[in-house]
Amino acid sequence: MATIYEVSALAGVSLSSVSRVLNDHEHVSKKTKEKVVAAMNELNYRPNTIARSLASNRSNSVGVLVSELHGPFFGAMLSSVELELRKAGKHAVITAGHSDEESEINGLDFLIDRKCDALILLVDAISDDYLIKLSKGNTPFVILNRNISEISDHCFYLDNELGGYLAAKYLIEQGHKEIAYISGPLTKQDSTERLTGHKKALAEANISFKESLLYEGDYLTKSGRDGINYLIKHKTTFTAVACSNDEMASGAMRGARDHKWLIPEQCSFIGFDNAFFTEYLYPQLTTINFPVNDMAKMSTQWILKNVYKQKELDIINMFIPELIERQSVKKN
Amino acid sequence: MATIYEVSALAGVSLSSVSRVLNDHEHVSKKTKEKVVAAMNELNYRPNTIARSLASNRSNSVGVLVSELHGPFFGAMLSSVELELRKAGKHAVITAGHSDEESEINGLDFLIDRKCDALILLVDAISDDYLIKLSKGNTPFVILNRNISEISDHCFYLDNELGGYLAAKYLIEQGHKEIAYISGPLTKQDSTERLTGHKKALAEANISFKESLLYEGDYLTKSGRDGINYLIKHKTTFTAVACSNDEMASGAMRGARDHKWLIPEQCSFIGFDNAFFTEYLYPQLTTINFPVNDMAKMSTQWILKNVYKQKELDIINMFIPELIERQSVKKN
DNA sequence: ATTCAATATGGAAGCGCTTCCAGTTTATTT
DNA sequence: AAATAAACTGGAAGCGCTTCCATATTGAAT
Repeated sequence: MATIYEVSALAGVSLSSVSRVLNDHEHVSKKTKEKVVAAMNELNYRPNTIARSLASNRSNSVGVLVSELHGPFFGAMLSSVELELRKAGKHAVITAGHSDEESEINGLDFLIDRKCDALILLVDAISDDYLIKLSKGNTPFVILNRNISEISDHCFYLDNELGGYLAAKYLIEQGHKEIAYISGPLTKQDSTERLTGHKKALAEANISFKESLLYEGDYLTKSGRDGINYLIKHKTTFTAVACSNDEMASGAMRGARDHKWLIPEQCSFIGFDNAFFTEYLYPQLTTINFPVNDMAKMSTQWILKNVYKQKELDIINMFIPELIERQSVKKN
Repeated sequence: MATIYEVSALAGVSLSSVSRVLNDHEHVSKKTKEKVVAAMNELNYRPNTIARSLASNRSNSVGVLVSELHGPFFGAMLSSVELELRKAGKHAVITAGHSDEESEINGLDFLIDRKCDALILLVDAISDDYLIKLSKGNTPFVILNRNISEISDHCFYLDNELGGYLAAKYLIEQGHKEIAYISGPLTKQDSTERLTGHKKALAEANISFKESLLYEGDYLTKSGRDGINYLIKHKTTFTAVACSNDEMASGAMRGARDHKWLIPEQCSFIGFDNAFFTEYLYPQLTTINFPVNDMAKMSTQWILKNVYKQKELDIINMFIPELIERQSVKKN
């Protein structure tokens, strides 16, 4: 593997000059540049990224840390973020945290140690305090799907409360009064916010919120099914169930069907996120849209602006959910 | 940020000694080791991974290149690979190739330039020749879901033909004779192999394969729906449809339902992969299991054995698909 | 022609670590 | 106690690049 040294020898110029053309510096004469480029081609030269990082303390790459690598929401977000970075000519270095504080911090250190120019974090186990402290460090970062007020300009998030509100309001407008709710883990910010929105809509319609109609799931498909079974076992009655994400809604529908319920005739369902598969469920799932791509795009714009000083762009931190009306809710 | 130099000064030993304890070398006295560790703790020392890579030409990380970051199959594989590596104390550096040859090669170079100790490749745009040439280079790698005979010991793949065969055979056993087939892109190895297996089962049962009942999809959900529409538009008749993956099966069911067909009463469906969501479709999808986790585990074992010389393990390159019987196929 | 600034180039130090070699100390054997 | 091997330690070069500083060259302005 040829080095910058061999290139300089072949081109008959100094190391510094080669380095300059490599980095697109100003103040390099056309002639030297041509000589160097020719030499590079002849030697099939490829710069050693590691050496560059060590000497310059930069890497031209952005670290992405996600709590999970799979699942419709994380998958879509990951994919979208990577695509946006790629468009901007930056490489994404992706790693996973598994929603475990130690692993997440470990992943964070890994990316920082690798001298990523910036980080994109989609994590939930690392504490607010830790992130606030991190913001005083040298590696700039943004946080997705989470709002920490002390550093909210680094955060990109959905108006979850509005989303929860919209879902419940729609069910109420369709004539439902007894509405069960399957939430995500109530230790997580987005879960509690969505539930708050739900309650707000009920209150506005003078419907009292019943604890007995609440089941705390974990955002995974299975817990939707568990939720339905729990509600049925406890002999609660309801005509609709709102779920804190689409996967649980899908699980809940499966659970309802195990009990021979007709959907939506006997029970309506509404999800959250508008994951790609919701359109392919039967019946097609009515849900709340989470503008994943917009958020991904905005977060990379923040980085291009603040880290790479590329463009002067307006940054929006909060995104607005919207109702997607399909066929899983019937008029009551 | 403290360096090895400061540690050596504080501990009163040489740079080399510090490096030795850092790398768990033999021949370091207990006393020196203790002094060094104490100094490291006091200074809150964190090794600079970049510098280590430059000096040693290693990185203690494994590069993972996938064509897509999302989707049930890629997501599951990615997640599983990462988990196995993590268990083995290796870090995964993940990047995406977007099924485009230039991007994939670009991603490959990125990982090689970053001195990954080994690579795990789940790509389909890079040519066999390129990979064969790559196998003569310095970075060891394995290839998932693809078999290149010249380097088949680096390859981990499913017996796709058997899978296709199993699916068709099951449909035939259930009394189906007119079976439509929605394939993946026929430029891809797995697609054609699955189709070959399908044809083989038909032939064994003396059922002739009709070109008119074949639709070439692209493995995405939408193309399953398109396939059904195409088949209906061309006035073909069939009582079952076999799909080359679960997403297309899900799309096909949706398409059938758009035409008010009852599933499985009027038409049976079978998928491929046994993606997590198939259990939550309605009706639950009968499909062929792809042992994603086993493959992921085996590929990291190959790396632990061949690159990190950790264990002496048996390596299996070909995996066996199995029928998962659920409710989307009825007796005819 | 002379001056001065702008532009272009080379030299050399240094980024933080690994690793080879040589030298020193300790333990083991006779 | 001497001889030998084994265990341990330090010095120094070097991984491939960037970047600061100093010097050389060019061109424009007087």
